[in-house]
Amino acid sequence: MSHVVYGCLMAVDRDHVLRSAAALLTRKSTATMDEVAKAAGISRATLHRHFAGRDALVRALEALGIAECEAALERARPDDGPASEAVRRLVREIEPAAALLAFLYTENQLFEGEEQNEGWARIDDRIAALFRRGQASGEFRIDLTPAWLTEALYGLLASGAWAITEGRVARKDFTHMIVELLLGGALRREEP
Amino acid sequence: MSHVVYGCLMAVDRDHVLRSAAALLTRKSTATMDEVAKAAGISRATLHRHFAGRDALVRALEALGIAECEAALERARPDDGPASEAVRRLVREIEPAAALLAFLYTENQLFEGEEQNEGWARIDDRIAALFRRGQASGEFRIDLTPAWLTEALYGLLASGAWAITEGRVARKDFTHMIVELLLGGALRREEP
DNA sequence: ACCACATGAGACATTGACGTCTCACAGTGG
DNA sequence: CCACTGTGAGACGTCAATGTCTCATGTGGT
Repeated sequence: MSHVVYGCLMAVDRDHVLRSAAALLTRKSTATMDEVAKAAGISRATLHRHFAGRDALVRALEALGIAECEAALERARPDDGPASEAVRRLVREIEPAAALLAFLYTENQLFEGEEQNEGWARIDDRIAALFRRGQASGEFRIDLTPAWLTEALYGLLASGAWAITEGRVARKDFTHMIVELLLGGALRREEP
Repeated sequence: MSHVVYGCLMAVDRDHVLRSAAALLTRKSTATMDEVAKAAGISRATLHRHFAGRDALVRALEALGIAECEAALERARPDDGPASEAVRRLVREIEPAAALLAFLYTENQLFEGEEQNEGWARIDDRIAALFRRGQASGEFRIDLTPAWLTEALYGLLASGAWAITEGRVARKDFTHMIVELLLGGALRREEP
């Protein structure tokens, strides 16, 4: 039985370590393994017992980010109702993971050559499909490609998360700012 | 006279080194000083004679980015005509520097604690003032703060530059994509 | 022809982070 | 009470990048 008990404790701790690592690396992307360990309240040795190395840690964070994205995508029901409302739900659901996303988004530029996790491709596809659905229904303009809208969504999520940590905008405005800019743009709409 | 000649050569070479360093670090932000030197066609020793160290190089790149931004801001005449046209001109003028901006934008997260170049504050102010002018004239909506619009512009520039290097969007669409999304948003406008 | 100076090549020490290892300690179950 | 296991602390060795140094070379100016 000890296997189960210890295994369970390991899992819990691993998740806790992952969360605090995400919280730290989000703020300081160059944090040392030492700092990551201290932030999690464990020793570097234990950290290495959970994650073979910094690379493995980042991969685990990537998996976490993908999982959170897919969970948010699930909750947002991107295929239900008007596409604009689906986008709004998606941004709202993905907000808690925005800082982690921002970290992974910049971190991906380092991998350049290497193959990137295929999980991102699936998420990209689902988000792009949402925009494509909005175009097909006539809600969204068609001169902005779904791929670009997806990319822009990532960029705005990252910018928003970073602007919040810098104190330049209020956290409570996160969803509104991103959704309104992404969908409505800066121009004042003429009242219909 | 030799001072002038050598000084001139130094300056020319320094600028050339700076440009190629920007081009390289834009693609691979973790490039070695060795790689930077090779990319510039000089030896590491000469690179160190131009820039005391990696830090100094990044600072110089930052200064270059600020200079290009201010030059673009100058050419865009942000105080002339409709604000939306000024934004369009600004994006068009700033496009060549977008990749460098993207590099510096992510690099700034590393400095976290340290003071950042006050040049960015000046540029931020001028761009925010442009958005504020658009709001005052009734062109832009007022529920998106100028600070957020400025931040979003940076984010979209970075996303656009990165999406282009990844081949996800065409370079010729850069200005259109960013301006149309930033100003008009993804929603289809009802014909006035 | 001579000299000054920038350059390239390479050796060298230093630094910081990483990964691995050992050992002592504490908590838990038998 | 004892065995087992996870943990913390720390001591290494490794490695890559950096910064500094010297020396030979070539080019341009006097």
